[in-house]
Amino acid sequence: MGEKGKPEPGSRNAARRTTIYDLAALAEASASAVSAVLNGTWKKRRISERLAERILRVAEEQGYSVNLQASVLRREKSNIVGMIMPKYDNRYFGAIAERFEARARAQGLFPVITCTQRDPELEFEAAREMISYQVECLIATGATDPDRISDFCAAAGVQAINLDLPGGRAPSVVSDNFGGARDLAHLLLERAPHEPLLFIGGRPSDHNTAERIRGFRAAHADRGIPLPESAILACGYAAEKAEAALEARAGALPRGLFVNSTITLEGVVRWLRRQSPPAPVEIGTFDWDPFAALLPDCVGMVEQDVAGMLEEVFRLIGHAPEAGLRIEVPTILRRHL
Amino acid sequence: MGEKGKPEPGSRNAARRTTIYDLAALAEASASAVSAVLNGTWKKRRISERLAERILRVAEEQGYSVNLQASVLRREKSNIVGMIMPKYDNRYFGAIAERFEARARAQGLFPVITCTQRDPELEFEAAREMISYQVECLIATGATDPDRISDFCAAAGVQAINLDLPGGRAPSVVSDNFGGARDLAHLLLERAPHEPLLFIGGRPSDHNTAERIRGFRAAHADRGIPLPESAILACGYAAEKAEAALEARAGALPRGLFVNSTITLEGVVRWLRRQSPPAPVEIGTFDWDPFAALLPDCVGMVEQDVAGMLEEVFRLIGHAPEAGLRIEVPTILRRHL
DNA sequence: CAATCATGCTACATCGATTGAGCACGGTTG
DNA sequence: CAACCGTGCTCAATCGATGTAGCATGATTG
Repeated sequence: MGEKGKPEPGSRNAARRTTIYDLAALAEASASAVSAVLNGTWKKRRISERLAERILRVAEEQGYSVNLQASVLRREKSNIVGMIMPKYDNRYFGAIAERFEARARAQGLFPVITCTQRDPELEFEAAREMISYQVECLIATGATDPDRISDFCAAAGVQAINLDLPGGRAPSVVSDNFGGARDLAHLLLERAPHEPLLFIGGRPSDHNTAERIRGFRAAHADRGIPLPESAILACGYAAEKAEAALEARAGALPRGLFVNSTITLEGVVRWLRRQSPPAPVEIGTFDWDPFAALLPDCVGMVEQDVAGMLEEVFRLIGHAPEAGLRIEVPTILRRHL
Repeated sequence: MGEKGKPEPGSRNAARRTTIYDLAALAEASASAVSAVLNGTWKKRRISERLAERILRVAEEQGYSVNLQASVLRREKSNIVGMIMPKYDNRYFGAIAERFEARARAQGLFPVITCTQRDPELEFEAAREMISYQVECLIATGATDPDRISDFCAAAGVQAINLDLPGGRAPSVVSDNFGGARDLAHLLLERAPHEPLLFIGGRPSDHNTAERIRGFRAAHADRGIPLPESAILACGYAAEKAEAALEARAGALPRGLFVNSTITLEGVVRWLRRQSPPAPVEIGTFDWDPFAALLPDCVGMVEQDVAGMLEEVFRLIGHAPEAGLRIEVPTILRRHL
């Protein structure tokens, strides 16, 4: 009766988990019947209501749960969607992770996220591992080298999507960095007209920073305010780098500061705290954080539309759009006071 | 030659991934040899250097990566460690997630985290799913019902560990909430002696809140300061609840505020911003956040020792300690200014 | 020279779930 | 009564990797 020489069911060998063969023996049915009942295909497979109930009862009693490794191996469909993410240490990435999981679950997919510390090697290893787990689709968020991951996925026949940072070899969903930055710069310029702002943080080689600088310039151009080269301090994202850059800067600080990320903002505020007399500034930051929003000088933040971006990502999953596709999602300007 | 009637290797059927059988055909070797070479057991299995190199070259060329479903199924060992986490939206949980992943990888385990939105049903479903993926060990962080998860794991023969919030049915690693709260209360009392503080946030039924209240009381007792019942406003964690509780409170605000979480702090600061004239307060908060630390009134925060806690968790993995074990890890008091 | 041993490799059963093929049985139909 | 159909179920192959058992071959020993 399909016992296959395994230890007697019920012997409760702590090392071995209950399988459909154990349930089959207990319910006096075949493993096929058990499988069909437990995965919901039993009506189609013409199993009687009576047997189905018996099997379900036994499964319940034994606290059975499928071995998904076996199931996935056989079905050749994992329903796993993977995401690679640089860090979990800010609200933006945290929100992406939460939303991604919720959205995946809502359509019956199993989300797996892993964080790669902005380390290109770890990023690649993580991608390889996800592919080994047979993910249906791999989403690379803020990857340092998205194209390498896209190519690797392509070779394995796995769909890849870039989020936040675009790439050329897979479809990308990104914020409208240009528009968001222009709006934020306008907000600051409204409050201190005629004087150019200071842009601080990020790397000019980075796509997102480049787009934000473009938006920053556009806002000044819209208002006919000439922008000296010294108004752009793309000194890296790290808080310490921002502090050092401000320390090294010559001349008076302009009233309006455009800060390129919340992590940069940490350095900016720490530096400002040390000045006496305090510099009268108004700060706008790209990205949103609830506590940063409560800082007295902080007059506005750009919140990225995480829900909207993930909606686009999930629209793409399973639909193999062309690699060059780039979807830009508008950002949300939050004014304080 | 072991082709098993599969489609010709090299036919590049996009739908089918390369397997060891394909590699075996290409390298003119057996699937066993390929497997042994790729998983590193080839020396023990007396495969020649020459064949090993040939196989590795072919594998490289084909961009092969193992099917871990098949591998795990056969080995009956997944090397997956699972973690269930309520949210990703604050620094504490973010740090736990990052550290957990780094620590797991460091010892060759594959970390899988899933966030369950403090929803008991989702928590349980997530645990079931992790067990279906054959995790070696499941860590429940801040679970609403840790014992239910522990029992379920026990039935499946999977090790369970509680983190942050203790349970009775599995070993638990938690912060020393009592000690941390007492130290933070002392810090506030040093600065405004003789007057009792106000405790705000959390639920008294919650283990961590109860311990922190105990520490809060102890600090007052240490200094012989009598504590009225009204000094404890355990109104829930949410920011809105804190705002409402402060609004409803009668009498002048004491100088020292003991805030039970960063999310509660958000509400407290928003309420304070609305008062005029501004209330002269000094705030200490349990949990740490870099921007909250920059708020002008914030004189101290308790940082939980995430690295230390995870060190303890990983010490327990694979060592099946008694279910009642509770490990308390000291917290770190951060004074500002 | 026969017996023994080391070396280098392969055949095949196995992990647990899934699923196409097909068996047995009772009821209809022409 | 034979041919046919529907119902309820089981058999056995399969997914890809692993590892035990074992087969050749050539070298070494008594």
